[in-house]
Amino acid sequence: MADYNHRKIEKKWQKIWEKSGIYKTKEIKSKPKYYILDMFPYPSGEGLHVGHPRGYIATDVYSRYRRMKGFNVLHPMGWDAFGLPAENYAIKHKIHPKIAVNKNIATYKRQLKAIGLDYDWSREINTAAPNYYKWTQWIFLQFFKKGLAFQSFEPINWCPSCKTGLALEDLDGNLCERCGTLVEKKPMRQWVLKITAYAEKLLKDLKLLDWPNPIIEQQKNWIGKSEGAIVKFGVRCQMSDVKNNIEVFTTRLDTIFGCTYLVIAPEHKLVSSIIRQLADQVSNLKEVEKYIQESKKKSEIQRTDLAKDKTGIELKGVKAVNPFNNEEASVFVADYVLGSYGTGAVMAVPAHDQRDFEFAKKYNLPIKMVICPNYPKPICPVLDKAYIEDGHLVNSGQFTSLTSQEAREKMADWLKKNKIGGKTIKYRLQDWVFSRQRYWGEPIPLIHCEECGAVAVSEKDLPVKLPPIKSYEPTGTGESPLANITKWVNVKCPKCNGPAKRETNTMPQWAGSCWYYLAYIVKENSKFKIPMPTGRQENSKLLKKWLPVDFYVGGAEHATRHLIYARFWHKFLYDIGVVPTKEPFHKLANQGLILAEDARKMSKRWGNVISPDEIIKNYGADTLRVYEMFMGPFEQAINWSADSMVGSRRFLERVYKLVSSIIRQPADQVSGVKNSNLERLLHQTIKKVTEDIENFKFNTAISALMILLNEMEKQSQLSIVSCQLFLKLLSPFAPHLSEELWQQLKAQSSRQRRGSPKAAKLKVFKSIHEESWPKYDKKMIKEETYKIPIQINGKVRAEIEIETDWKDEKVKEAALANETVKKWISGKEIKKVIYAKNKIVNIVV
RNA sequence: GCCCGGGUGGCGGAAUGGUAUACGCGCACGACUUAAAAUUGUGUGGAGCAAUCCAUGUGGGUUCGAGUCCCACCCCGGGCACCA
Repeated sequence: MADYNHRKIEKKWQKIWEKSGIYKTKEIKSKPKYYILDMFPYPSGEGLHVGHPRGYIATDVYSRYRRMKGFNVLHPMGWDAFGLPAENYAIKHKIHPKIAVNKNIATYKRQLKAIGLDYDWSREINTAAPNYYKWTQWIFLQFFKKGLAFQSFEPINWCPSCKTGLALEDLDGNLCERCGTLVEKKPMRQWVLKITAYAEKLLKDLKLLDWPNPIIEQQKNWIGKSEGAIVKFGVRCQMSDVKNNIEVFTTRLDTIFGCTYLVIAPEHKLVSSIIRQLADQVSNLKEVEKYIQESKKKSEIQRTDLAKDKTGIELKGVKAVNPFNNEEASVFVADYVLGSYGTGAVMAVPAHDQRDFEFAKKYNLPIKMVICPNYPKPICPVLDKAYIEDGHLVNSGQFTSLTSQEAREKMADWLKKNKIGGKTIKYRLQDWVFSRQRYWGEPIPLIHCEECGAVAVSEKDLPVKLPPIKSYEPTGTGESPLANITKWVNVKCPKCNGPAKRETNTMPQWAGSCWYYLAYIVKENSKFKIPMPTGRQENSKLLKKWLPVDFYVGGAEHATRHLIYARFWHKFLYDIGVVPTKEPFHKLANQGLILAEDARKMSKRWGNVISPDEIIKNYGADTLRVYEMFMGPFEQAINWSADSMVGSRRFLERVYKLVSSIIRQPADQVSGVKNSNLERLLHQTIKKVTEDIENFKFNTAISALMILLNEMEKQSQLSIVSCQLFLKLLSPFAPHLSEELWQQLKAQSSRQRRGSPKAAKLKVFKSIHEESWPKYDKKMIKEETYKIPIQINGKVRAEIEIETDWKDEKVKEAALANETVKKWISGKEIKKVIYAKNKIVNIVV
């Protein structure tokens, strides 16, 4: 018998599938849609390793299953081609990024095709293609027009190695997420997207999503909503009253009577403004300025190190006035307060905040308790740490005796009435620093005019194409390399026709991935036949038809980057009427990492990378697919194991051998053999595999197929129908092998029906992947007899066989009549007999 | 510190509160072979001759019955973190 020749089979069917276009997205009216999407890759680096396709194989299995279930399936793939990884690769290898990226794309595509993935390649997109980024720019202009893209000069995080500004999301602690370099604060001109305007919606609408809990939690944390109050403290000096206010944000307004000093972040504008205005009143001005200089030099790590002593310096001569009791509080500048959060200034309540407590101890500041833990008993005045719980207010004027919760409400009302503050909500989320001083990104489509300021490029002039350039390496000056191309930079103002310059910053790598799932929908063949500025009818019709993405699969590392950004853009597009849904991705699953055999991440650095190419060559794409789905739970990280993989190969070889033996048998020997046990198992397996695929539990689905195969191998005779059902169940996992055997079986059964009129029809190619998914028969699944265990006092002692229709009493009688059971219960009193239907009997003695 | 996950054989793992260890890998022994590989059959949590006992990170609890539910703790992975 010929061996299972995976190379021949896989090549053959990949060719036929491509030629017959079975994976092209169909739009059959009677069928419901299903949009399943992978997070598209950056085509950088050295091609795929075996870890990358885990998610792709899963969506492939799922999309094949859905297609067989009768859905119009949209399952596209594309390339996130702009951005730092691609550009750094290009610089390292001294090739133009465009050439490098295209080369990498070709490699990726070849590798993905070799796995036999069912993508509709007619919808392939590339974020670095002008006809694509035209619409990325168009969306940016809509942000700009709505005032949600704005210019800012605040200090931002700057990576000295990547030579560009970064967003908060691009950091890993205080390191550049990309290259691991310590980032610096650098004041520079930048474009910012006002994602904070969507903070509340991004938070609230999480409940519309069917996403894994950890991702939801991470997003909640990232947005970091806290409800509190703003309080304006007056500023008073020795010489005179000043009109200045210090605004603080607090979540513990109830503790305000315990406020004994205020703290302002050193980088806060307020500090410089106070120093400027009150220079002659601050007696220790020089020391204050020195402290500010020093804290600027400190890295964020040094500043935010919890173990470190808190430092600060008093603004001597300046006092803040607590509006609730008119008491004076000292004012400190200290770097344990962050300029980027809240108002950049806090009221310090050492008795009820651990940080303030430590600071107060160090600088000998008064500690005043105003929350009583055991009201109405008197408070114990000696604290060894801050009392941070809620309680009842004491020493708090008219608010004394209220609970913390009541006090927060009433005090906020009082603030509002007196117009010195009130309730407010702050978010940890910061606006998205959206400009990069790099070459390989979408040019920001704006023009700077001396007269008119920043002006949008006219939509009809989009795309603003990235110009060819000699040196695409970053300049490090804070300008992108585009700034050197005077010919490209100097333009006329679209508004006044006067001399103007193009914006030379480019967009961050996340821009293109913010709307790519829309691009697949509106793209047909090699062009965007229907252009994006929606509102055009055909377009919104399509978006309405396919949105939202029903199922999105990708890495969990995108939780607070891509997945926040894309939701933000989608919500904005929803608000301006482009998309019909509030959320882009309904259901989400995250694949676990595949680690190398040494339990480290696969990396060229460790020399432990395994390429899918060699696996496919030596074992076959189907083996790779089955192994990756079988190796463990989909969402769990797992080590690659070459030893374990052979099990998947053996399984497929046994399938090949078994079905081939049926095919070779004379037709009359293989049909019509009935075996109720096998049929029952077959239907049970249909149920199990169907449910497991639905739940992304591929490992147990494959194990069920193995159990079925084990049983089928034991049969002396097998029906073609059984084999066909088995192949259908296997086909999403091992599409090539299933197709090969399916077509051979079909030819075999057509030989059986030779002469019948149906035979002619069979000549038309129909792939197993276009067949319908098997249904199970509930009646067939039911067992007629069960073996159930008998427990005595919760320990299994015997087993009896019962029939399904036995009454409870009969089962109990049978259990008690069992010889082994008799032995165990003899001489003991039977207190209770519990029977769980068709499961277990427990006798309590 | 806070918020998520997770701890089950030699290994990857399975198990709607109901026979813990399915399925696969590995291992042992047998068959085939001159031999080996491949294939194939049987066995395989631990202790014990056995009856039986002990095992799902640890300790308690609920229950006729707990890997699964509750409480406390330990360890591993991930996220956030001087966020006021």
